Parts: sequence; C-alpha cells; structure tokens
Amino acid sequence: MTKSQINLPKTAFSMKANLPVKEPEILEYWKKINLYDELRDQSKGREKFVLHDGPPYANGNIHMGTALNKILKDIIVKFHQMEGKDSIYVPGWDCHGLPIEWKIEEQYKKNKKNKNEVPIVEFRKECRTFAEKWIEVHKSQFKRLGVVGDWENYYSTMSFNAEAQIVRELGKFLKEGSLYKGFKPVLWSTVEKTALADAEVEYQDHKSDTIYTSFKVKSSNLKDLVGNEIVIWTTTPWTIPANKALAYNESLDYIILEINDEGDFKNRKIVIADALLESVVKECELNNYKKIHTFKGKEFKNTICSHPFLNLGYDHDIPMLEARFVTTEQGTGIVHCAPSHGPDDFNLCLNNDIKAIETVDGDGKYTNNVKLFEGIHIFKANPIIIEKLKEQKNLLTNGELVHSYPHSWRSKAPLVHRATPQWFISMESHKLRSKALKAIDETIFYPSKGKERLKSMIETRPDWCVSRQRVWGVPLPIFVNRKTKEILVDDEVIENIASIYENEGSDCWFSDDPQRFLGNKYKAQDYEKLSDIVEVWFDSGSTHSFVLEKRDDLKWPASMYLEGSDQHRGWFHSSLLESCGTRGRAPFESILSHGFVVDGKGLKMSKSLGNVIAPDDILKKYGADILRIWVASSNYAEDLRIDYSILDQHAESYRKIRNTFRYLLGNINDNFEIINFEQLSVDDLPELEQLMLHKLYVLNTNFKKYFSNYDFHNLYKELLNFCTVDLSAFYFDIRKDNLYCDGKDTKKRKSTILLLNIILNALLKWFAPIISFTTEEIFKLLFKDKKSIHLEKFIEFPEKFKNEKLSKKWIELIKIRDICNISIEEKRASKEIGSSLEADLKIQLNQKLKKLTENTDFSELCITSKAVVSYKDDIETTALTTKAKGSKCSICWKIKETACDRDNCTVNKE
RNA sequence: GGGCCGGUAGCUCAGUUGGUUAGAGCACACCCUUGAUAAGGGUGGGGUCGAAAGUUCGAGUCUUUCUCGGCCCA
Repeated sequence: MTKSQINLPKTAFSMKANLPVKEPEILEYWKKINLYDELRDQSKGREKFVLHDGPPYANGNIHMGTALNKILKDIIVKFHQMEGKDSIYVPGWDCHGLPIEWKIEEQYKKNKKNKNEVPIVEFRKECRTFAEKWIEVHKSQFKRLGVVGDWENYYSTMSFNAEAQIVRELGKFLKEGSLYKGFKPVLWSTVEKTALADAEVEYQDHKSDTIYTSFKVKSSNLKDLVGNEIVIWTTTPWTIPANKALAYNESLDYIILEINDEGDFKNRKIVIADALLESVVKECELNNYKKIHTFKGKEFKNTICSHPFLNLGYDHDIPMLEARFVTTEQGTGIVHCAPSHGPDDFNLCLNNDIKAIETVDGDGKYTNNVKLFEGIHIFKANPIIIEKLKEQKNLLTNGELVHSYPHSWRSKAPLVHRATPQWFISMESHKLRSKALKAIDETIFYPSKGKERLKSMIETRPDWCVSRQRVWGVPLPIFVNRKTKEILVDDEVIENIASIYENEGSDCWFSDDPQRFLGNKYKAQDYEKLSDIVEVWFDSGSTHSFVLEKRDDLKWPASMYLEGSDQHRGWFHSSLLESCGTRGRAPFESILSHGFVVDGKGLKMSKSLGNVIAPDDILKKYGADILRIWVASSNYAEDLRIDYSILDQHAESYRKIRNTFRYLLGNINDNFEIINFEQLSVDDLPELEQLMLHKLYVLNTNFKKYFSNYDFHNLYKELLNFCTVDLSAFYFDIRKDNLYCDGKDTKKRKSTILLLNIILNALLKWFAPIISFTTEEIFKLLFKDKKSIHLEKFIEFPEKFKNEKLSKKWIELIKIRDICNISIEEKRASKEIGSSLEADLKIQLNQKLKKLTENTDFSELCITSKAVVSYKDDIETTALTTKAKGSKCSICWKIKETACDRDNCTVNKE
C-alpha cells in the first residue's frame, strides 16, 4: 500500500494565517506595485464611484470608531471597483479648530510660555505642524487596516487651496446677502474666552444657586395685578441685572396669593401659576397664605413690571411677554428674560423690539452697561446679587440645585450664554432651509431612517453661526466700513484674498497690511478688518468644493458620504447647508450612516469602564482581515458590539474560510485554471457539479442583491454559510473520495477539478473586498502574471448555470441524506461502526420518490461503502444502517466483499 | 430633562401585510475520523423574542407603560 497512489491535496497556502506578520508584507507589496495608481490607470473611462471621505480630525490615535468607518468605506469602494467602476477614494483630514489650538496652548503652559506674547502667525505655524504630524500617524494607521486610497494626494482643510476655496465659498454667501452680522447669546467659555461650537459642549451635573424673586407690577389691564408682585425662579441669579422682560404662557392658569407669614413678604401679594402652587409653597416655606384670585395667562397682556433693583437705579420698564416655552415643569410659570443670556430670551425680546446689549465681557465680568456690578465676575456675582435682592426685600427664598448644565469639553468649565457680535448664515433669507429639505428628499439614505433624522434637524435648526473668536482657522474675509458700518461685498476682493491664500496660505491675514487684501479699489484706513475665524464645520462642509469639484479624478456631487450617525448633525449637515447655499443641491447622491462601536454588553467604551479596545490591539493579536470581517458581519445600522469573545468568534470563521481556500488550492495543487464559461457544457457534468454551479449562480444573485443595499452582514453570512454548509460539509466531503482515489484523467475527477477552479475563483472575488489581505495572498500564489486581486472584477455567471429543477430535486435528496445520517449516527453511538464508510445503508423510500432517486448513488452522497434503495407505497423515508461486510480497500478505504475494482485501487496491487 | 433609534439562543444575524412546534451559522456537549490534521464529518442540547398590561380567535410582529442601552439636543 502506498500513498503515492492517491491524490492528496498539496498547497503552498499555509493553514496558519499569521496575519499580524503577513499583512505588513502585503502592504509593502501593494506599495511596490503602486496599487492605487494601477487601479486608476486600469479604470480610466469607466463610470465613476466617488466615496467622498469625511475628514477625521488630525489629532490623536485612531479608535475603533475610526477604524470601523475607514474599513466600511474601503469595503464599499472595493465592491464598486470590482463591479466594474472607477471607484476612487481620496482620504482627507480636518485640521483647523480649537482642540489643536488647545494642545499648543497646553504645551505653552508646560513651558511657561505666554500665548499672548507669541505672534499669531507663529502660533498658527505650530498648529499646522501639529496637524501635519497627526496626519502622518493616521495615514499609516489607516493603511494598516488595508484601506486603499490616494494616500499620496490626500486633502486637508488647511492646505492652501482649501483655505483659498473656503474664502470663495464664504464670498458666495456674502454676495448673496445671507451672511450677516448678528448679536446673539452664544455659549461662551469665560476660561477659553471664546464661543463654543455645539460639538464642543458637554453636559454635566452642576450645582447652581436658585432664587425666587419678585417683580412689582407697575401697570396692567388686569387691575387686580397692579401693585402685586410677579415671582420668578431662576438658576442664574447673576442674569438678574440683565433682565429686560418676563415671559408667561397665555394658556396657563395663574393665581394671586396673599402671604401672611412673618418676614419680608408679610401682607404682600404674589403671582404664580396655579399648577406650581404646591411646589412654590414648599420651596419658599409658605405656611399662611390665601389664594385670592385666579385668572388666565392671556390677561397678563400689556402688563409692565419694574425691576427688583428699581431703587438701585434699575428704572427701566419690564414688560410681560407671551411665550410658548414657558411651562409648569419647574419654577413659578413666569420666566425672567435676559436677552443677552439665553437664546429663548433673546428671540422673545427680539420679536418685541428689545435689544440685547453686551452685559458681560469675554472674561466673564459685567461691563459698564451693568449698573452697580461693573467689573464683578459673574461666577462670583450670585452671592452679591442674592444679598442685594434680600436688601431690597425682593427675595422670597434662595437655595441650590444640582442639574445638567453645559460645560466646555476641554476645560470642563461651566459655560454661560453671552451676547456677542457673531456672523451668521441665515436659514431663511435666501431659503436655505427649504433648499436643504428638498435636497434631503433627493438623497438616498442607508439605512433609510437617516433621512428623517437629518430632516428633523434641518427643520428646526437656527441660523448658522460661522464665526469664532480664535486664531487657528480660516480668517473670515470680511471688511466693515468704519463710517457706514456696511460690509464690503466685492468679488474682486474675495478673489484677491483667495489667490493670495492659494500661494501662501491664510497666515498673512494676521500679519500683512490690510491694503494687500483690499487691492487698489479701497483704502485700508476706511475699513475695519475682522479678526474672527470661520468655524470648522464650515471648513469641512466645504470639502466638496475644494476636493470633489477641483480634482479632475473626482466628480461632483459625490456618489456617497459615509460617516457615523452623529454626523447627521455634523458633516452631513454642514456639507448639505454649504452646498445648498452655494449650489442649490446636496454634494452627495447618497448617505450611509453607521452606528457606534460599543462593548460586548452594548455599553459605550470608556476609560473608566475599562472596556476600550484599540484597533492596534486587534491588529497585533488577530490582524486586519479579522477586523474587516467584524465590520462586514456587523449590522452597521445599529450600534456595533465588539469584545475579544466576539473577535474570537470571527477569527474562528476566518479559519473556516481559510481552510475552505486551502482545500480548493490543495486539490488543484495551486494550479489554477480560468474556466471559459461559454465553452462549458453544463449537461456533460455530473449532477452534483451541476448543482454546485446552480448554487454559485444563486449565491451570486443574492450577493448582488445584498451589495446593492450595502447589506454586508447578510452578504457575509451567506458567503460563510456557503463555505461551511454547501462546501465543507457537503460538496468537499462527498468529493474527497473522487479527488483522492480516482485517476487524474478520469472524466469525473476532471469535472470536480473544473468546479474547484470555478468555486475558487468565485470565492476569491467575493471575499476580496472583505478579507483583502488573505485573498491577495492567495491571488499572488495563483497568478504570477497578474498584479493584484483588487484589480479584478467580479465574475458573471451565465444563465445556463441556473437549474431550479435540479435544485428542487437535490433538496429532496439532501432530506434523505439527513435521515441516513441519523441512522448512521445511531450505530456510531452504539459503537457498532465508526467512520461512515463502515456503514451499509438500506433505504426505504416512497414509490413516489422513485423517479427522482433512481439514478442517485446514495453511497456516494452519504459517504458509505454501500447503499441499497427499495420502494414501497404509502411510507415515510426510513434508513437502516448495518456494519458493512467485507474488508477495507487499503486505497479507497471502502469496505467491500470482493476485491476493490476501482482503477486506482487495482494498480500496483499485489 | 426632551427627541430619535434599538433590545430575538453564549455570539453574529434571519424572521414577509399579526397565522402551525421562532430559524441559520458560529460557540457548546457527545461521538467519529486521522488521506483538508493546531484540520474534517455526524448528532444533539439551548430561546416565557428586554418586562408588564392591552387589542385580537391568534402577538416576536399592533397599542400603551416601564426598563436597559446608544446617538442627538437642552
């Protein structure tokens, strides 16, 4: 007996993947062959698919969310490429903004350097260098994930041409007239001395002073009110000096309450909402009081009050205004309004011709607009205000409240609303809101629920504040006439600034003579040059203009924007507004949003929970292909769970896939042959092979269906099931006998080899976008004359592979096989047999199945040495296993009562 | 605090307009194999579908409340 008589699989493709070592080698290879350039060269003229990269912030190492995002992008880009498009991916980075500024400032603090003594231009250079450093770090980390893109020609928001184009984009809003100077309360950090973007604010618990204070009614249509006192509750006593109005809700019931308790309020009458009586009584510890009148809120109309500090010179009228935002959740049902210190207050007052003024300066100190308190820091003002109110006998009670309150994400300092001059893009003046809503309707969303999410945000958002009082960003290219206070609107000036930036960047705005930007048309001394910068969301919202439009290799609009679901309020949002404002439509045809990476229990990753997994940990332990499988197999429409047990599971699946490939490669001895489908005569193949062709055809159909919906987790599941169920446990298992024991020249074995080649090719292509490294490893092994799997296209299977009738037949055959397996298992459990080849099957089938099964070799199908079928009327399928009689052929291991007569088994046999 | 989204076996996911005993793969257990071998095959166990109430002849699917988680907003 000799093993040389059987054809055992042999391949150079190792079972052990060793991805952490092998993947970097493949990366080197891709670099060597210039894969990205090669892709573009070969795809010239094809339909373009442009996935426009949302720029990550150039700061800090990448985390799982970024890895997920980039891998998902790469998978989609590769799918489109292999589908036959020119699928272009240009990565980019978001570079301006507060976090980087803050890092540089931190370094200054460490080195005892004073930021104010450093020229702005020098400071900005350090910011630029900092961003550049992180771009390089990110680049290598993203590449390691297997992401193929134009890494050499990436884009960044701080590149000179980006800065120039951002100026041009702002110029468009300026020219249109939708960019205006406003005076609004914005969330302000007195520590960083800047307004903060929404994304820079975090809400934390904060202990606030609370007061119940009273405003005396000066005049009213409701005569009962005059001389009585309106009581308000607030958690910001320091805003009392800025009070300009009181707000009530006309649909609420209000009461006049006479107080008889000893103290400042004895015999005074106060007004509060009926619904809040109980809580006010409790909070203010009222014991003796009498409800003397009840009335509807609408009767407040035209009521004028005086300020609690009337006797201290606060003699302005305090009108009572109707406002829907007044509720009975907390307080008294009447809200104190300081237009400089709250958006609701501001809007209400604005509609009633009450202007906001600067009451607090950038440091948080009262300005000279505030009598009595000028120079006092607002965070130290509460006790003083409370004292004064007490002194004026207008304080019912005071206390403390812990509640959720806005804080700076950097300094963690509590924020305040402060009215400052800011620059806004109007949502209404030029119909930006309705244009954006229309654009949303014309966009395809994956998953579809993203549409409503973005829509509801656009519907309710206020005007876009695009100015920031910082230095690391694109300067707002605005000049204001010193005399007329008019904004200079002139295309030539804008283009002049842009062309200067194109050559040298925007640093010069802060250092050069303003005349240089104005040109010859205007005199610098007549104009004030703004020193604000553009908020970073405008930067990234403009990427479509300086990337998609400017580059010849790309197209506008993009085929797809793909980001985490938080970007409905971020990049999706700002890009939509910027583009609708300047071009009247969205810069994208579709939006794909993915959920967040959470731990195995569904909790968000945090240092304090200790459940953070870094991409690098995974790459070192498993390799990028495992991470890519995790991405492909997870449902990105929801949050994506990850932990080591989940990764272990995917690593197991990977081994299954890898061994599937290894079986294929081993049995073709690494000699791959491209099969010409046109010349292939399906009918000449054994039924099992025909069945496999049908399965390939169906799988490919499903594959395309799933891909067209970007439904990767179902697509991957189907591929994996094909490997385990249809190949490993079925086709491969059955055909081992044929592959190992039949002669290489036999027609049957040749048919099997043919199928193995087709299956190998198909699997390789199907899996390439997902396990990009492993498929490349195999591809290189098979093709010496081709460069990369990623330059290939998916396979088109001919219609003739489809055979529903055969498929239906085999569904029945496999049912019979299952019954046989149960029968074999019984004998195995009772130790009568071991291997299925020791089994002799006696199968009883219903007469009706005769036609279907008469040509089927069940011993082959069930991998037994013998199988006999008999037919009877009116019976269910049964199978009986007995131990096969005879002796085991030393070559093919089948048990036979006579000498084995198979060709290979008889050759060289003694 | 408000809005939106989600909770189906240990894990990743299916589950049509409400209609038999809720499915798949992996993992697990047991067995077999030792010619895919740090592989391969077979059989099997496992779910009060987040909880409760309701609508219905019938609910994983519809309604309400609660709970847990995530994102966004304040």
